[in-house]
Amino acid sequence: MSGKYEEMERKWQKRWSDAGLCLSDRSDAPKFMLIFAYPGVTGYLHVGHMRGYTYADAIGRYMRSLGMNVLFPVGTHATGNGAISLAKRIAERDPATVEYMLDNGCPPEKLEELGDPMAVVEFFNGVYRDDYWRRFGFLSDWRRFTCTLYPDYSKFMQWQFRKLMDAGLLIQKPYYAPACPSCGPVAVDPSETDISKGGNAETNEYTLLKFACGDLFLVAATLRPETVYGQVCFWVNPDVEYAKIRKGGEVWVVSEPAVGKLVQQMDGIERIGTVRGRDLIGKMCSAPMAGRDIPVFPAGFCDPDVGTGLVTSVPSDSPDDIVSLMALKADPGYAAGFGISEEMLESVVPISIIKMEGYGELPALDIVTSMGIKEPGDPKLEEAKKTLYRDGFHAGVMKDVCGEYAGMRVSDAKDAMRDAMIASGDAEIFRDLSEEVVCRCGKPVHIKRIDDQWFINYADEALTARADANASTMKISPPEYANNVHGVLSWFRERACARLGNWLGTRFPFDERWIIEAISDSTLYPLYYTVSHHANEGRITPDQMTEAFFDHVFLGRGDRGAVSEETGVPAALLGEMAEDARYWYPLDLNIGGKEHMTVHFPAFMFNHAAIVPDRMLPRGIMVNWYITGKSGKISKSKGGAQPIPGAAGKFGVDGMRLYYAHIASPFADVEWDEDAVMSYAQRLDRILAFVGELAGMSGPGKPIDGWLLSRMSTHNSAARAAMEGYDVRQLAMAAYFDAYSDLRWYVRRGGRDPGTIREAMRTWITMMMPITPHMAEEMWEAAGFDGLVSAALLPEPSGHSPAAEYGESLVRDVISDISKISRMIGSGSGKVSLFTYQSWKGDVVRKALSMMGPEGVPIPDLTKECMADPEMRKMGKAVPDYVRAVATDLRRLPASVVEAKVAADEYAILVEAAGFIGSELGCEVSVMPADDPAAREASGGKHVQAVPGRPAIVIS
RNA sequence: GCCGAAGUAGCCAAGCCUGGUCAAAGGCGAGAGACUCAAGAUCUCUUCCCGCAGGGGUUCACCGGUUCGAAUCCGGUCUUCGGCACCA
Repeated sequence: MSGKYEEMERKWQKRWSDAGLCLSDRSDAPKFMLIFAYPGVTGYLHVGHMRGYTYADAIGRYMRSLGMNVLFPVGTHATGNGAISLAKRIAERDPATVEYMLDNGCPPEKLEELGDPMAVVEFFNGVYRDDYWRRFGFLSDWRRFTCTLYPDYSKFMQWQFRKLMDAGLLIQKPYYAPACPSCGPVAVDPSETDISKGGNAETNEYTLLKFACGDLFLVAATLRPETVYGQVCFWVNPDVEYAKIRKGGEVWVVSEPAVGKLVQQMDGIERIGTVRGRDLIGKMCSAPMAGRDIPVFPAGFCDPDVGTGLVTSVPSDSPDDIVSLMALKADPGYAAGFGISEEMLESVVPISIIKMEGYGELPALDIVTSMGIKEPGDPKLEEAKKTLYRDGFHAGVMKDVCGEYAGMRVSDAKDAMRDAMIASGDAEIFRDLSEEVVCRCGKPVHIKRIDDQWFINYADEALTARADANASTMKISPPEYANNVHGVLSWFRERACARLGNWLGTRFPFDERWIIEAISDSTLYPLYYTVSHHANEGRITPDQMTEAFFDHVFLGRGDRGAVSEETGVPAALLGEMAEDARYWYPLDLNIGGKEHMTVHFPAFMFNHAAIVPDRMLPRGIMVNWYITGKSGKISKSKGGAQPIPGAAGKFGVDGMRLYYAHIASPFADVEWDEDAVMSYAQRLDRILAFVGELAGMSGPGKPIDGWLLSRMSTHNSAARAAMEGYDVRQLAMAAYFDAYSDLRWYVRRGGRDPGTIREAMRTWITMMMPITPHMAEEMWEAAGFDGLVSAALLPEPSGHSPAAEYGESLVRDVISDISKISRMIGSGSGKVSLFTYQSWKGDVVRKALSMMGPEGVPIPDLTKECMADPEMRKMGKAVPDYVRAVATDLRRLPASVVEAKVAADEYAILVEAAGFIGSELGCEVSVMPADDPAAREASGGKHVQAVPGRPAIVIS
């Protein structure tokens, strides 16, 4: 099975290449430039990724068939530490990694070379380019391939950042980032590119509350600073040894793990000793803002790894606290062991502080009661906390006991109270990850303060306005995203754009310690593709790519001679490149997966808006959703569910391309389904065989020829209209389903005219070329056309004939009605007699059409008008009855549809088709005009049932 | 929580913006027939329910509204999914 298609595919790919279809150069023709957002090379891709890439190639090919000069460059993104860690794991012969590489088709001997990060990048560049994109028959200009780690690309990137600096969009300020102690800042996200554990962790912003206790401060971390008025006691884990640290002039008590986190975020912290948790219990401490002294109680749930390992207790609104307090009170003996008297224990009672809809005085008590939570450590506490917080945050209101915050909504009070406590020195901010995060290198990741972090200021108002205006003029699909993108642009704020640490990427031009971050270095790059081949082919070197060079080539600045002088690039070549950029830009279409909607696409728009002039602003964005696995996303990191070359061998590239194009709207996730892919592949085989049959046919011309040409013209127009909005699926529908089934009908109907067939096939095969180019070439050849269909133009729609299409639909309706009747009456398929409508009915319809106003047909007027005709008057009350029917029809159907019914010569159509209808149904068919007196006789009176578009049928 | 998207016949999936030709495309699956030594290949027909003359009935998450007319417009309810920022 494997390899069934491969040889054929390679043959055509070579022919395309030989014909120069992969060389996109400036010409006089209108241009179309498109890209897909290049992928990161952090491993093998899976079959799902080919979906969006296939849309791109199909759209590019379609634009070629309209005569456009198309540029469709590809590249890869390798910034980051993905390649570093993969190379490291390969070098260490990590078993899972080796298995992953081999399973995906990496030759075992190749592993030897992949201990070096750049070797890994180059290896995958080859895989992506050759095993994925070339293998799929993409007509890309391979000379222009680029990668974010190439030296010339870096020069471009540094130029981009200089332009951002010139525009005043680079700023520095402190930033809190997840960071590894040895690798520097890392990305914490579910794809776990940088980390080996904890991709779902979130950064929580805790408020550190300081409780004076003798000469110490017990420091609790809370996510709910608005509850301080409800503090009634303080929790310390008796079995934990806490650290004492000096902070400014104070001595703080926090857990040991918290010290390590705090030093990354605060200056001047010095660890000076320890204190046992149990030694603190039973003391009193002073609760901030609440202004009361509260006792320190023991609690096992205080986890030294969470926050500071010390917890303030608000039993009114914290399920944990209420449960622990009740447990403590239920066991006075335990408390006594810590020197806590029963009086002290009983003096601690919850204070109601927040009024919440659906809850009583003590919301926490209500929820633990209703959820049946009885003891500390119950796993349901997590959910209880979430529910309570959600219900209270928006709807809750602070009660009178909360001083100046009484009456405030919880959501407002939270920030106000936190800020007030920070201002008074009672509190500080502390950020911590919600779960354990481990770097790829094995070290724990924590939040680190970076004082001089560089940002791109996407919050800049002028920039946002410019990007927003551009977005309004762009062709963006789906339309939901076109609406949404404005919100995304205004929601975008400053974005960290460079990082420190062991990373592959471009050096930040204003400070070599920094490396430009992975999203920021891939926003303006389509512009670079317009000249990248000059660098790839050695006509210019990275050294020559100075600021003046790019300013001149891309922005038309500076004197050409002077730039040539400075860079050593010949003036003629500079001119070439400037022309290239001017010709190809703006980018017409950028296609990317839905994950780009809130990250890459807005950054792409912003950076263009910041740097290039209006005439170079991008024109289109298309978002595609995913192909998923049976259980969620097909995972790249979990090892390819289905290596792409293997799938291509099994189904054929075109079977897969058709699957992507047609299985569903691009704007919906689809589950990968091998049976469906196989069935598309078989459909292509079938179509190819059918093309062979068609090519060998000959026979006389018939009325059905006109019908076929009209249908093809209709499909051609429909496909063109759909592709205006890049709707590849509609194109597939028109070509592989609608046109195919019409051609089958044509043959079934006895059509054999070689001229008609050839004309139809020229359009048909060209319509298939964008989606299934290899098979289309096979068909093109089988049909006897010269040259390559990949280079052919889609014929203009012509030969559209509504009358021909109507006539054939009448025949099909009649066949359908006859077969339905015969099925109903069971057996009797003998003779079928058809009676066309009485001519006066046609007159009624024509009169109705002429009298139709905006309110429809005036029934009384029309009736009067008809009854004035002496011939019609003879028909009696059949006339007003029919007038009503016509009026109803005209309200439901467009006038043109009704008009077609009376314009057609039904009798002639049915007489011509009688033989065919008879052979289809296995019966004898006769046709009679209802006006014929003999027909009246023969129909037994049934002829009166006939109306335009629906002859009377009598089966005998 | 915030923002966004979606719920259509056995399954997948069009249609919804621009209300009527919608019992609702197409594919898959299933059934019948044809062709064949045969077939998982191909072709034809059927596939919500009822009906011995082309018909009728009840449907497009649920409830209500607008309209001569709603899968399509409006309001509400329930459910599912995605994004929420140094992952392209």
